[in-house]
Amino acid sequence: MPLQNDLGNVATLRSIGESLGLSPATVSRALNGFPEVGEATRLRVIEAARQLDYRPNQVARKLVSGRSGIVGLVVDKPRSLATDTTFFGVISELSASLAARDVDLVLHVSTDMDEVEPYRRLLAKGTLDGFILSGPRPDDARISFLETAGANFVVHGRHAESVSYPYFDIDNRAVSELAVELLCDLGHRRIALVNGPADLAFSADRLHGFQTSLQQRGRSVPSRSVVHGPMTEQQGYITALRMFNGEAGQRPTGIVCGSTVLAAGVMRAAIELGLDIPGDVSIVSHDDDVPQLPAAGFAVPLTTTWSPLTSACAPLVEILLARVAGELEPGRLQHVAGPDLVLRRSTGAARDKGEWVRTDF
Amino acid sequence: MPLQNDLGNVATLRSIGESLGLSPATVSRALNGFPEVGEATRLRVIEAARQLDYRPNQVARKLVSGRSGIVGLVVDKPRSLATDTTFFGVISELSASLAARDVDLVLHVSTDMDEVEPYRRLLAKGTLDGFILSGPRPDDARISFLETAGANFVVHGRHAESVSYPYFDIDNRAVSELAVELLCDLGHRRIALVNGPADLAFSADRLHGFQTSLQQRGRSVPSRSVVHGPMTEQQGYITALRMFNGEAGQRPTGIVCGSTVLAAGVMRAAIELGLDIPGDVSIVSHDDDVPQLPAAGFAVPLTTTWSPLTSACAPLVEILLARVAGELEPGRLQHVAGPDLVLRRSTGAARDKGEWVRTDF
DNA sequence: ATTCTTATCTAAAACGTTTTGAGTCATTAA
DNA sequence: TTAATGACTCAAAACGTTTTAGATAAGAAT
Repeated sequence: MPLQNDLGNVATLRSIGESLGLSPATVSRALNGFPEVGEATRLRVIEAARQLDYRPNQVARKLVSGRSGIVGLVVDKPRSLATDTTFFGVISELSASLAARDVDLVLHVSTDMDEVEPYRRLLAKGTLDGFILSGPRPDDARISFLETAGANFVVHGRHAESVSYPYFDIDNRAVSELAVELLCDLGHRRIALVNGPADLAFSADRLHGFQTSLQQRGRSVPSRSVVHGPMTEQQGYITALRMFNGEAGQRPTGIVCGSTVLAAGVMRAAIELGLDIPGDVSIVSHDDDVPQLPAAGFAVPLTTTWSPLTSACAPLVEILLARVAGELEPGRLQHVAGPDLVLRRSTGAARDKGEWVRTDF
Repeated sequence: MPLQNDLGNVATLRSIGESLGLSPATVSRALNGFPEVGEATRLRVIEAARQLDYRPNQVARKLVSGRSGIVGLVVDKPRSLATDTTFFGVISELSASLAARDVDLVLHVSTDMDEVEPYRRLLAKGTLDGFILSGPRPDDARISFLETAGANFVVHGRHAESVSYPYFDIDNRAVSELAVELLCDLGHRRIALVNGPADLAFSADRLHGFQTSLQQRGRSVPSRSVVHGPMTEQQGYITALRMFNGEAGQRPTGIVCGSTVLAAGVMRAAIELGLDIPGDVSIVSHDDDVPQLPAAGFAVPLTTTWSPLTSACAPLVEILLARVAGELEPGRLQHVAGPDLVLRRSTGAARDKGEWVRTDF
């Protein structure tokens, strides 16, 4: 017994057809803009559909056409708690982009240790058109599962330089390069990187860009000048404390941060130690635009490389839906966005222009 | 052309039936526990299904049975940004409770001015089994829409004392009563309420409980002793500042807060003004258990009425799914949970036991 | 007159499940 | 022996859509 809302029977293709003396097939084609239907009847059909407030039953449609108008997003609870700050903004933007195309979002929060299981489950249920993934890691089990399963998905980020799946990414090497170039131009020679988790692909890219552009400017990159860790204020704070704790010639004069949350901790440490920003230390951070922590609102307004996380949502949706619709040119489904540089007051000319005194930590 | 995952064909009722020499109908009944199927064949079927990793196609199921195994949650973006702190926890708990019963959650973040439109859209698509609502208001348009549309839904909270729809609520009057009783027992006579938004049903209940239990103890409730507003730290702070700003006999010695976020602001104000807690002012707050703001971690650990928001998720899911499954006894689908009282150090005996000096603000 | 187009439409199959109505077969009651 | 019961199973319909493979009719070309 269907517990549906069957007050005032729902219009179907058949009911419209009957009221017009047409077959369901013709009605379907008329509404979906197929060319084999006469203009006169098409207009009649459209008018009747409007009158009866016809809405195609998505379930029936999915059963035959394979498209449900629902996509899935699985977030990892332990991992996401750390990045909770951006979560709501991203979800909300994603939801808006999808709703604009009448697609819905199934959200699953996973506490599972097996990160693939949720995808397996959702895929097997057969209700979804595709998935949106984020935070890919090198050698990501979710991606290889979805690939071999032949599922549609789009990734926010890439887990390697050259991949075969559709993605939207920012140019993370360019992010580092932009920051490093700026600090080098300002005369800095001891530049450190407070990076994100080592196992995430974007961290590796940031690191790579950091190293190569420093080497291009003839700087050495001692291993201690790069620290990986979770993207928390706490982590930024203790990392910066440790960095400032060395001998004078070992202290960085420029710090590149992976996110504004990290930068907040770094700045707190600097201020606590009585360091002048940007006199003693310049800070530049990447900014994903988390509303709770605007870079302009820092004690010393923060110079950033800028690319809002939320601005990735619309392209991601577009790419995924194109893939679902059968758009096959893979080249058109891979986009890389370049970051902007926003100059604020946390960066300035280097006062101490010495090289790293020891590079053999 | 279905763009499905058809590598290594997905098991269907037919394919299982063929491999066993049975009809799809028998397989279906065997798996769904119908009594008309022999125990021997049932075991054979179950084993085969396990081997082939059979998962029922939810779309096909929905088409005939009217159940899709997907429920919807619509959150209001502007409204939710304020309560962002609890959002992730609630979503995550909801998702876990649903997944345990193999049901998925469609999340829609609404920026629409018309709060009913998202429900209308989702309902018309015909893919959902029901909805979970939260934050009902007196005269809530969403509820009346879903009621007249005959949709399944469950509400976290109630928009009136006695309603006809399934809900899970906490006893918000008891919340206030518990807090007021405690403060009265400690000898307080000037007790204020820093309440949530005036247009939400639970705020009205808290207010009601606050007023009646104070009157029962023979206290007057001057209008100025109750303030409504958004549940933010800022709001708590400025409200408390205003309250402490009056003449001595107008200052409350006990403050009841609607949430720990409000309480954080109230405590900040008290500390800033050099007031002793609980000597000069006792603070008791309701605690929804937001992980970012544990009541025990306050500068002065906070006495609270305690009922975790997340603990509402499992009952809500249970109620909704019972309703979807056709459970008809409405009485069994309405639950009210009582709050606990957790005593910490923010409450103590009143030093100043005077009544409100003026009640005609 | 016959065949080919072209334009328009229909009938029927398909998607995978649940459910209805109808069996089949053995066992028991008459 | 026949009928009735009970235990089990199956064929077919149904859900509402899309899509394939015709069907029909009119006009044009042969």
